[in-house]
Amino acid sequence: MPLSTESLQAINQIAWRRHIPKRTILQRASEVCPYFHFIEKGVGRVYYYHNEQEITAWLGFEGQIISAIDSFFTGKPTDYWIEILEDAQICSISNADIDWLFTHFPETERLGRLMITENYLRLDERMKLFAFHTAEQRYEILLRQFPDILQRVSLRYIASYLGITQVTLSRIRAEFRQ
Amino acid sequence: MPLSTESLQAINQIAWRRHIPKRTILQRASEVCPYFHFIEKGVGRVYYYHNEQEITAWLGFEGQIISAIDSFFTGKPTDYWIEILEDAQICSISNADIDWLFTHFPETERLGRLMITENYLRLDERMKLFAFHTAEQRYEILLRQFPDILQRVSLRYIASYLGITQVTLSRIRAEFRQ
DNA sequence: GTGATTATTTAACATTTGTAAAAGGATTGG
DNA sequence: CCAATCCTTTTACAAATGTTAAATAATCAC
Repeated sequence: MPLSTESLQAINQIAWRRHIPKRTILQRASEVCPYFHFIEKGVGRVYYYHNEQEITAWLGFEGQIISAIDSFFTGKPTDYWIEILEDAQICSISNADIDWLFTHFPETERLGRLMITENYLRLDERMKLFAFHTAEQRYEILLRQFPDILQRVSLRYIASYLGITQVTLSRIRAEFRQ
Repeated sequence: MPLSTESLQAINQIAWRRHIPKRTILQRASEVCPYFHFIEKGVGRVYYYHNEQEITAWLGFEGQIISAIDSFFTGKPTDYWIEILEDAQICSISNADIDWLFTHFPETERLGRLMITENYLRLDERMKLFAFHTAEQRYEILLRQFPDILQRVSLRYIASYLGITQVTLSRIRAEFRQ
């Protein structure tokens, strides 16, 4: 989406680009998440705790946004943790700066709406995936969507992202090898 | 969220309010959905077909939005059908009018963003529900969220919305009665 | 390199959920 | 009111997935 020079300059001023080593915790649960993060390079995962177990809610790759999106929009403390899995290049913009940007450059508000919409549609897809596909089908689809995911994300996170146990994922993979 | 008089007038001009009898199909799959619908009264369900089976993807009650949201935002034909389950009062706004509204009244673009955000968060909740709750827990949570749902929506739609078969729902309900 | 730690697979068994078919119940149109 | 239809429950059995524990395999810190 094309933006005016003024808007682009404004974005450049408020964006915060930096290198982040792997295993960094970008966001802790029970804190407010004042940023959304755009992944220029690397992989991150969003997870939460359910019965003392880590559940991976989201995996973010290059070109995608990763954020504790519940908190980012509501201003309440998040349930989510964010961890960087691979050395990454991240570009972050704070909530306050976003508000300022949207107010002063209305065309960017539209961009914001489009970005949320895109995320919404991906979540909608994910929802459909869960409602009526078997664990095996979900695994196949994930591999097609992110062919290099096996090299980049450990299997227990993948299992969790697929909503299954690691044992079930192992069984599915054993099937695959034959 | 407060809006200026001008924005409110504009919304009143483009909004289309009407009464819709139950069993009306509000939206057919493979057509573009040029509207989003705000439910003032009544219940609607959004569904799609998967292996010749109807899958209920969403239930909308008073005060909520119901729409083939994939199509509304992408402009492509939708996968979803929308059916009104109870005599309803619906307020609809077309895509074209929304664009016009957002362009001429920037503050409404923000409202639009907030509405998508709210939907996004509800979908996020629903996703968590599916990833790590049993069918029984999902049923309990749904009843707490919409206490009168049993009087208003038939069990096969509820089962489908919960991502389970009607048989499983029956079993869960039989457990409950003891 | 080596021992310790972490990740993945395998096995045996339990539980949940699905499938198909039949039997009751409720609702609807004439 | 009755027959037809649709909705819900029940039953018996099959398939998918979870749980726990142990066995390998891979990785990490020293």
